[in-house]
Amino acid sequence: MRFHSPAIQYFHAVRRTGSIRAAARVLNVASSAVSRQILKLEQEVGSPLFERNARGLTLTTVGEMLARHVMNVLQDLDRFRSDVASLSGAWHGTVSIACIESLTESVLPDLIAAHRGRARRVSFSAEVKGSSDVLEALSRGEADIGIAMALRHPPDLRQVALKRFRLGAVVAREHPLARRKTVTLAQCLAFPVIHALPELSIYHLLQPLIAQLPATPEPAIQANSIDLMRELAARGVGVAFQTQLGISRLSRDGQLVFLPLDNAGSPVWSDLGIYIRAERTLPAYTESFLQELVRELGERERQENAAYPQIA
Amino acid sequence: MRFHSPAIQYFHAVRRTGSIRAAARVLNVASSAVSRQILKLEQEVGSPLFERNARGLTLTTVGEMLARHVMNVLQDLDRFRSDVASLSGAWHGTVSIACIESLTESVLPDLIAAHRGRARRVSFSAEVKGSSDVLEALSRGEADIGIAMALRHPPDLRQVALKRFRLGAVVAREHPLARRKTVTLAQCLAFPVIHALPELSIYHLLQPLIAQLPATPEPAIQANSIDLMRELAARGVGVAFQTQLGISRLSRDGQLVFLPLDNAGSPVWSDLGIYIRAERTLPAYTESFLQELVRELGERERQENAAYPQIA
DNA sequence: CATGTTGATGCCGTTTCGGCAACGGCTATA
DNA sequence: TATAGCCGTTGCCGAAACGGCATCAACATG
Repeated sequence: MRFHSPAIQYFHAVRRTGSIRAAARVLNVASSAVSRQILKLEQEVGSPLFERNARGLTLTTVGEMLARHVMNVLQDLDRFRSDVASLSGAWHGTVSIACIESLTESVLPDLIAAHRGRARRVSFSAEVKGSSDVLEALSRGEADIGIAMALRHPPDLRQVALKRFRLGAVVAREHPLARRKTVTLAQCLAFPVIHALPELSIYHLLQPLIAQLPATPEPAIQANSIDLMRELAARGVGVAFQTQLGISRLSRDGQLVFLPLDNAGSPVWSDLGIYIRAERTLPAYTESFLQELVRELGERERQENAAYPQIA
Repeated sequence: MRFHSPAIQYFHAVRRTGSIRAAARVLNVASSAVSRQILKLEQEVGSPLFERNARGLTLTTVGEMLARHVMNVLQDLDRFRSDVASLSGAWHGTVSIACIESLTESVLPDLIAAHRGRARRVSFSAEVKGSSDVLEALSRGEADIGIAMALRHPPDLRQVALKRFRLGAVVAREHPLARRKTVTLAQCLAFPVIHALPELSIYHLLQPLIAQLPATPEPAIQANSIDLMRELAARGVGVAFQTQLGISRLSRDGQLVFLPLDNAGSPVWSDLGIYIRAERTLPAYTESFLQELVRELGERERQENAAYPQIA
């Protein structure tokens, strides 16, 4: 099932590894073979594909164009393979997911477990990254499905779905705020607060709102891990901010309380986008999981909006 | 610029020509070479790609899957080529169009002429077919852009735009009906009528309406050419039916009069769809023409709706 | 039954590919 | 400043893939 010229595969490996010798190691061939294929490609395209730096190779503009084409070819080859396989009843392959941390607590593990229960032969590969890294991994063909904050996405990605979740304060059961139904940011800032570092997108959601308030005297903790922030909140260290997605288990246990933020009478939304490469048709098993993911996130969005109706 | 294994090209040629020897002639190679590449492909896929009939080859199910992949690869290769070319300022390539007859009188020639004026190096290839043949040619990768009646399209095609045009009666200036603003079908059937044969989609638009009327005593002419029907109407032979798209020049000259059909108080619509293969990214020059086409058809739709407002 | 066309196969020269070893260029480190 | 390590490239050579030619059996057509 290797009916594409080695040049394509070699080019792809070189692009990923950033060096001919490294690509040769991955491909289990001599580096000279790789070098020659790249040179041949460049001759046929009529333009250099890489810039040779002392430390390795970097794509030129034409190289990036070819990379796009090669990615399309190899991903579509993958789909073809899975199509043929599913014809003989065998559903196997790997769904590769890049997502932000909010999903790791319950959404993703639940979904993967459920899907594995139905389709045992489908493997998963999940990588947790920042929102922009998720999009980049998708663009570079390192993941099939991306879940990230819905910022502006590059044109080579397609937003399959957009779900909005309420951003809220997360406090321990014993916290003074825990009795309220909703809170304002000002009310939270009266207590010790666990802030997100700029690498988390929550930071960029809250920062403009915080900037409008008078300076906060309360000592604050800063962290770059949703997980850590949640656990800190559970120990009563302070007030953390995130969507309800990340605390569903602990809030079910009653240890944590989720209080939707009230920003001058309106909710603070955190938009979650599901992305795939635009120029691509997904293998059947990936498409299947994608649809479950969209459905599940839609379901959570619906549940949450039912639980916390308009502030008014 | 031939960095894909010969097997792919050979397979593609065999699929198009339906025979190994014919493909070999097209490719300027020995038929044995083609045969061997096909056999090798089948061995690597692990399943026959063609059924060997005495008269040539037909795709199997797996073969059709591979055909889809190969089409994606080759069309994307085309796009890559044009991307590289446009980098050095050279815009050239061929836009291949499959469309129904209604467009040939003014829309398509106007557009192509205008586009050629701006981009001299872009060639065009236009083929006039029936609506379903247009979609099929598109599916088979024999055309880049398809314009057809908007029936249900196969899932491998994407409807880029949908424009509605009023179906109307077309009569010569001297025809008794020519003074009216609109006509009903019953009024038309009082005169000799030029009917479309079932191979034209107008037939399928009008037939259900005609069936509701009492039998028509008037002798009728049947034809399968929009062009012919129009010319017959211009000679006063009878009443023809089509959209205004096909008669814009003659109606500008005042020789023909277009009378929107009034079907129990509501217009009769003819929906025109613009299609491309779904799994595809168009070359820049094709994309550019496509956008002009969509814009132009939208413009005509707008003009027409302004000229003939609701019947009411 | 004769004829023409189809795809497949054996043989063989040509082309392409890959592995090995070596070279020059560069960086980092001692 | 010398050295070690990594980089991409190139010459050489055996192995594999490819293509052309002639031929075969199978089938359709007349």
